[in-house]
Amino acid sequence: MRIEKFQYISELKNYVGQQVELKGWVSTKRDSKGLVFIVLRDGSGFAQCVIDINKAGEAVFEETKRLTLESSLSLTGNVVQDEKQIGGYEVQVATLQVISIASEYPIAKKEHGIDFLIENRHLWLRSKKQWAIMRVRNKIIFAIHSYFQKNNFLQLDAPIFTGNAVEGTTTLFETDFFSKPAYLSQSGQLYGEALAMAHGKIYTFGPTFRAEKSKTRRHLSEFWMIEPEMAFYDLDMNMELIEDFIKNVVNDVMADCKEELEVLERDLTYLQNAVTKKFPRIHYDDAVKIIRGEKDVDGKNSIKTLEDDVADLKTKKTLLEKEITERETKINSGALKQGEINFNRNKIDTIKNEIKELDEKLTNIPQWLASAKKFEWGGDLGASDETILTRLFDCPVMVYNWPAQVKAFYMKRDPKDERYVKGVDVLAPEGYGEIVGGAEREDNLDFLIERIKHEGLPMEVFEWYLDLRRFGSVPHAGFGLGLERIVMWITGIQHIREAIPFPRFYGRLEP
RNA sequence: UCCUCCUUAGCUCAGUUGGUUAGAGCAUUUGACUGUUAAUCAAAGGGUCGCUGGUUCAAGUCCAGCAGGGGGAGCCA
Repeated sequence: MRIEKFQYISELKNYVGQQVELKGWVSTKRDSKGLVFIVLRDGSGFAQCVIDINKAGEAVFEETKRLTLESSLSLTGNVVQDEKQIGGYEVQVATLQVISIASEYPIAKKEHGIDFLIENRHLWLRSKKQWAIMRVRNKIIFAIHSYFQKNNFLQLDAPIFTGNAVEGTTTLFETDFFSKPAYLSQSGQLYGEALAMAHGKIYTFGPTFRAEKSKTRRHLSEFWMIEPEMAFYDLDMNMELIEDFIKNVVNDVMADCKEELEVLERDLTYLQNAVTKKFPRIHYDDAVKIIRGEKDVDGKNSIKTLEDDVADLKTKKTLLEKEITERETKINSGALKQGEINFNRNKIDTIKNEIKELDEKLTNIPQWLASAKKFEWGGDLGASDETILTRLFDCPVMVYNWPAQVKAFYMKRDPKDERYVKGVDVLAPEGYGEIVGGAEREDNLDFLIERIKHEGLPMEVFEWYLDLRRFGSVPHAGFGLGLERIVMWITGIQHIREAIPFPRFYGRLEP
C-alpha cells in the first residue's frame, strides 16, 4: 500500500515531463540573480532543483533565498531529463514551502578531520558518501539473510548477557545482572552450536562486545556478527559454504548498489574477482613460508613486493612534494586571480594530507617487513602479516589448519596431525584482512574437557555445552562474519568507524 | 599497556633561529556579479594559541608534567 502522496527522488525517472511533489533537505545551494540551484536530498537520493524567478514567481523566489544548508522544505515542479545531473534528472520548481530553516550547518564541503566528523556523526550520516555506505550496509544485511533463508538456515539469536567468557582471551564488558556479575557477549558461538543440534542449520545475527582498548581503523567495541552453525558439516563443507556465501553477498551488492558504489568511487575489480574467481585455500604452513618470503606465489615474493611498494610510495611522495612547490611558485608569481590562488591553496592542503598518509605507511611497512621476516611457526597472523599475505592475491584467500595453541579450545583437532586444529580464516584483499573466522568444532567429549582444563577455563560454566557432546554428538562446523569488516571491504572505506551508524570504540560513547 | 605523531578562529591549516597589535582559505554576515556544479569581486565580524607549572627582559614558539586525539602493536571480526 502506498501511504505517501508525494514522490521520492528515486522515482523521478517515472515522472519525466510530469509534476511531482518532493519533500527533503537542502544539500547544497547556489544563488544567481534570477536563479537558485538547490540539490535536494530526501533519503532516497539527490536531485538538483532549479528555481527560476520567471517561472516560479517572485514570492517563491524570495522564500527560496532564505534557505540555508539542511533547511527542510517541500516543493512541486516539473521533471526534466538532464544527463549532466546526478541521477540524470532535474526538477523545475513551481511552488516551494519552507518547513524549517536550519541554523548554521557545521559540516561544510571542505575536508574535516575524522574526530570532528565522528563528534557530529548524527549529522555526518546525511552526507553523500555516508549515505552510500549505509545503503550498502543495508543491502549486505539483506543479502546475508536472503542467502541463509534460501538455503534453509533458521535465524535464532544467542543471548547478549552471558555468565562467562567464551574463549577466555579477550577482555569483556562487565555489567550488573541482578547483583551478579555478567558480561556482554563476545560471541554467540557456543549457543549457536546448541541451536544447530536442535535445528540443523542456523545463524545468529547480533551485536557483540569487546572491551579491548583498541585504537586502530579496524576495531570497534560494539559490532555486529553473523555466526552460522551447521550440524554434519566438516571443515571442507564449511569452507565451501563460506566461499559461496561471500560470493553471493558481493554479487547482490554489485547488482543492486551500482549508484552507491559509484558515489564511493569503488574500484570494482577485486569485488568482481571475489564473485568469479575461486578463493585460494592456503595451509597455515604455506602461509608462514609465504609471509617469511621463503615461498613465492605465481612468481611473486611477499618481501620483495612490499619493498617495491615502499619504493613506489617514496616516488609518489616526491612527486606530491614537487607538485606543492610548483603550486606555491604559481601562487607567488602574482599572475593568478584570487580565486585561482584559493583553489591552489586548497589543493596544497589536500596534497599535504595525502603525504601524511604516505608517511604513515612508510613508517609502518618497514616494521611489518621486519616482523614478517622473523615470523615463527605456531604464531597467530598479525594484521600486518595478513596484509603481506593478501597483497599477493587479487581475491579473498582462506587460510586453514592452524596451530592448536593460537586458536580457541572448541576447535576440532586434526586427526592426521594433532598439532593443528581445523580452523579457517578468510582474509579480504586490498589490505582489509580478516573478515571471517571459522572452524569445525571438537565433537569428542574427552578431548574437549582436556582442552578446557588445559586453557584453565572454569569447567562448571561449560557443563551445558558439554551436554551437546553427551547427547548425540555429531561433526559440525560454523563461522563468524564481522559485518562492519565486510562493509568496510565492499565499500572500500579506510575506517571501520564509517561502516556502522553510531560507532562505539575506546573513548567514544556519544553521539 | 607499549611505540609514534598531533593539539593555534566554527572547520582545515600557516606561524621561520623566542621579539611590538597572532595570519590564510573555507564557512558566516553585507553589497555587486553569475544556468550554476569545490576557481567571480569587495568589505565586516570571529582567537586568554589544550591545561598547569618552569626557563627568560620577553613564550604560540624552549623545558617538564597532565589531559584529549590520530596512527600502529597486542587482541580479534
